[in-house]
Amino acid sequence: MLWSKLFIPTLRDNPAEAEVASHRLLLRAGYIRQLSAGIYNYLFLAQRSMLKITKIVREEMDAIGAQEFYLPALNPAEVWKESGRWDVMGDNMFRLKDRFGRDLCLGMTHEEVMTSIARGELRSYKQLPQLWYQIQVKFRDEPRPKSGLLRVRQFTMKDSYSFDMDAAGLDASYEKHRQAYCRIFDRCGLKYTAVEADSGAMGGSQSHEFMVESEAGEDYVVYCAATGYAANLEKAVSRPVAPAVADPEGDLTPEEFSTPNFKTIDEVSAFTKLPATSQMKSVVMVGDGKPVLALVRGDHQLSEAKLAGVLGAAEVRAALPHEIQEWFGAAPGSLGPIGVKIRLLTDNALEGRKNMICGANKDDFHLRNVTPGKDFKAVYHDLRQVAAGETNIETGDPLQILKTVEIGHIFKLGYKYSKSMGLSVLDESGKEVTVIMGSYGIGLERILCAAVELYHDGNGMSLPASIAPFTVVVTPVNMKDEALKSAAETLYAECNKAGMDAVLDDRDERPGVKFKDAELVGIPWRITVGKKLAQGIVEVVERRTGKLTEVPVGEAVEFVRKGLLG
RNA sequence: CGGGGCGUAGCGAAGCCUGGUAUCGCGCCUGGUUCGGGACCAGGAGGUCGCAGGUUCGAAUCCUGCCGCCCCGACCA
Repeated sequence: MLWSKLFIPTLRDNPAEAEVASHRLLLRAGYIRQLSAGIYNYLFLAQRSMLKITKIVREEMDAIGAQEFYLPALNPAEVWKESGRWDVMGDNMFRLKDRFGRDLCLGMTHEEVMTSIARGELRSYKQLPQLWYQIQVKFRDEPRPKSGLLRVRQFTMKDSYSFDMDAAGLDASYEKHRQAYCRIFDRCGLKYTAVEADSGAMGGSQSHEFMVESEAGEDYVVYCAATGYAANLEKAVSRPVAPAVADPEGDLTPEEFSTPNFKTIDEVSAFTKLPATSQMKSVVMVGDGKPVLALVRGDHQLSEAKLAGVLGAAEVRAALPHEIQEWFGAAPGSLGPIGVKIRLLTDNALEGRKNMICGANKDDFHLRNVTPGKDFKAVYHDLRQVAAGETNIETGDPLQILKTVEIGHIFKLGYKYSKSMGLSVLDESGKEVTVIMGSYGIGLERILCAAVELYHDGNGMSLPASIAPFTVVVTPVNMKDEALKSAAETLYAECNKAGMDAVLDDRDERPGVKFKDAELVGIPWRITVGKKLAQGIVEVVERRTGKLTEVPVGEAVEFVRKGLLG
């Protein structure tokens, strides 16, 4: 293609509203333009990259035997009401009414519609397993769209769904997806980690997220370099650091003491001259409307995701001040486990501890010498969020906490949708069996964003060749010089003939402008046709490294071709 | 939804406090000179100053309301 004919509106200045690198560069390099908050126009370059990403995804899905569908984005309310998610999705779902007043919504995901197809058509175990997928637009009314294309209200997803007879079948479908996802992200040139993810309260048995490390991310991953252990912070486990001071010995009895205006863990620490690890922190939560007191060590933080998992609750929130007053007869800052009537859960890190400090459920008083299991009934669970400085629970190796972007998620759904929507088939013996399902998603724009986040520098982005809008740009430094012009045209034609995705920068611009634009847009290779052409030499420049090689004209295309092969 | 910031030409900004005909850089158009890292000279086009009210002889500037965008938090199947 000829650059002079293309619409590539690059900007000299950084757009004021863009803070994260991918947002800033996609705007500046002329890939995208914003239409509204969380709604973007994909211009020529973005669409070209998206098509390449789509192609890779499609090839790898097809390779595991998945069949491509295309489902409507416009969904009737009925299927969503059947699964219960018409209500669960709340304000995140875009809803509308048709001219007759019937409820419709824009699809956020397609478990319901896929399941409705399956239950209408699948009758026999002989038809299973099935792997169905689509590449389609999704709509989510995000409370706060942000970071360019990273969190938006409309985006493209590859979503697939597996239907199997039993857990072993689901395991196989899941594993196929895990491998396909690795191939997809490898081919897109991303550095990523597959991490254990929270499968939520609704019965899913296993789930992995594919994460790319990035400052622009919103998820935290706990990673152990020594063992390869990796898990979402919501799910991760660790060995806590030992208490800073040993517990007092002996079989002591709880004893009240006055702590006027000392409410926080730190204040009580300062007052008692004992570290936070000697205290028990009481966190009052409400899970699906029911109160619960979660007890964790003073220096630890409650994980709401883990608590929700233990409770089997869909929604967990902090208790309100008046609720706490009613249930405890005291205000936050003086709460404790002794004598409480509501459900009580205790974190594993408190097991075996004794003679600790906690609130007395009486304003401005605390208790010392409180022993879990003796002074109150302790039901132990893992409720604690992993913190920096902790170590691998198995091996004691150091753990890191990384900020990441989620680009894919695979999920063993189990029977949630097949049960609620009545999807079953007959087995060999003629018995009706509920089908077991999995669902698997990739956010396609996030692949592009993650690539920009990973590969950019002060001059712009530096995309992997597999997803860059062009793989090579041929740049004559002066279009008025007939020799340079015709040599460049020849090189460009040869690139095309060699199957490369080439663009000829035939604009009547000074070389600096062309170099800057090519680097901003992130084209992996550039062939510069300049003065040395007289000696039969052109320059080949690799965007990622900036490495410049002088090559005889006749060998330039082959040089780039080899470079593209890596 | 809570907190903060911002809306002036395609992009980036100044002007606003202290009211008096709309300013700068880049980009764009025309002509010329240039041509290896965002050229130079000359001429030019482009703005209901987010919207609506109000105050005033006069509002980008002061007041009120609304809308939009960004960031932090809450939320995130």
